[in-house]
Amino acid sequence: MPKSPPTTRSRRAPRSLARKTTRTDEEIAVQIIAAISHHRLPPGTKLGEQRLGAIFGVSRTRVRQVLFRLATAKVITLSPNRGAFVARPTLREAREVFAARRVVESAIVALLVKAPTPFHVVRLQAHLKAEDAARAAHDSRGLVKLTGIFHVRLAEMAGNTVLADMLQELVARSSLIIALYQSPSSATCPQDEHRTLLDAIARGEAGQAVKLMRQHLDHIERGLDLDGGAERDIDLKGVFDDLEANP
Amino acid sequence: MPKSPPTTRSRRAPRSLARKTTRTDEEIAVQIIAAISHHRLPPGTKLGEQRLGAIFGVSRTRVRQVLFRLATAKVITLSPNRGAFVARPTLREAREVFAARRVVESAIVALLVKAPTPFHVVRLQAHLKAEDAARAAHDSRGLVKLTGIFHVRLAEMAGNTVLADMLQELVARSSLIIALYQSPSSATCPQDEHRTLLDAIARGEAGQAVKLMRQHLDHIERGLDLDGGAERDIDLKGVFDDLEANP
DNA sequence: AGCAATTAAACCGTATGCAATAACTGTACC
DNA sequence: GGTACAGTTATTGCATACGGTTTAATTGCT
Repeated sequence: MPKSPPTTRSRRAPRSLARKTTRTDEEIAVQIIAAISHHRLPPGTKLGEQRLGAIFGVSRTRVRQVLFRLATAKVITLSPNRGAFVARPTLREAREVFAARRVVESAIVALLVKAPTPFHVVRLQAHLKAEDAARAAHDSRGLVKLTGIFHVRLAEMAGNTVLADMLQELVARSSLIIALYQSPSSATCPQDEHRTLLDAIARGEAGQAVKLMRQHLDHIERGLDLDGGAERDIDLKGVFDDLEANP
Repeated sequence: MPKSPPTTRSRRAPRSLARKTTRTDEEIAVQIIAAISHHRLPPGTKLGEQRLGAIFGVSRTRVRQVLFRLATAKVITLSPNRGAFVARPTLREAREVFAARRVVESAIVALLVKAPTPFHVVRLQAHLKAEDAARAAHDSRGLVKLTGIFHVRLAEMAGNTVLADMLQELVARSSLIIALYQSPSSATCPQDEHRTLLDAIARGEAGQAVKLMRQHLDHIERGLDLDGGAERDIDLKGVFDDLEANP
């Protein structure tokens, strides 16, 4: 028998030293996703392997890996022999993503209400304060990020890792969709809906909580609008330089 | 503007010639998944890159790509610097996968009942005949495959690609779980549940159809049992030679 | 000048090679 | 007899190199 096959533990966290000089795949992926979610890389932008490799100081091999990952998450599109492009989700796809979110997040809320978890409620309330702070500071970039994280946190606390992973992917796609289709006036997540939702969960009102979550997602989806997009071409280097400056 | 960024069409189907000599990534992935689902590769089996490359007649690079793909689908586990191993889903993970399936497939059935689709019903009935044939021929390997496909077909017909993709992944994981935890006596999908479910869908009885789907998944999950597994080590070459003979 | 065909450059897909890490065998020691 | 340690082997991670395709630029023709 070949020694002992691994259980679930991973051998060690590879985050000891060697930072800033050699980035890990995860970091590269996060930076690209952030640039996409923040409108810096509009849909359709070409993501050349060689160029990205030069930017991040790694070889095409590594870039290729993260591009594959992003493609499976539907954040970019791979065209054979042509390369990677920032995904251009159709309106239909947008509707489907939100429909899927309604399905998954309804279930998540239902699970969360069943399991009484006062500690989780406290953590979520702290998160809401962070959202308020971002809103007060007019940090719309940070706010978008935080509102997405709120939904992911709910999922993590529901006690089903499979559903949580699925939702994380859906939230990432939603970010891209919102960046594409948001009507300029509408805010990202309506003012107090997270708070009322959390209250319903804390009070253990299952039906009400699920209903609020559905309404919340409906509101987000209704805030979308269809338009063409800029279509100008992008200076990749500048995009990620900016990102270096503003963490 | 850099020419025109791609819409949704892919440039061409790369399945023209050059078969049997050079396998495509998809084919390699399918063969490995099949070998795992069919008990030929027990959980914990080491999947060496070089060895697989030699077996399929491709280089490590390609093998590496498909191993990454299988890892994102949670069919194998990647341990840094140690390699790829057939996933060893825990009992908890198994429960979570089936819970997720109940969530997703309930929604799928509800969608399917809403949209009246007589053509789809005909196709599904044809599929059920294929299942019956496999059952009659005691082709349990083919039957497992077909019963999985039935669920995927339902998802595809519901009109939500996002949900359908999610379910496809869940079904693949279920196959591995069933292979691991099935109690030797229990059949894979109870005799006529697919048919009664399809009848309810065809008659447009939404509540009944959803209920039947939930029960069906419960039955599958209840057919599972916890045991250690064989733990013997495996002759990879022989495994895939067999697979060559029995397509 | 406009358009088509041709040629050149850039890029993706894949294979190969090298360095780093982990597993294995053999040996010494308790 | 079992355990700890060191050398050896095998394998992964990554960068580089090469062939084929796509994209663009250039040239020639209408």
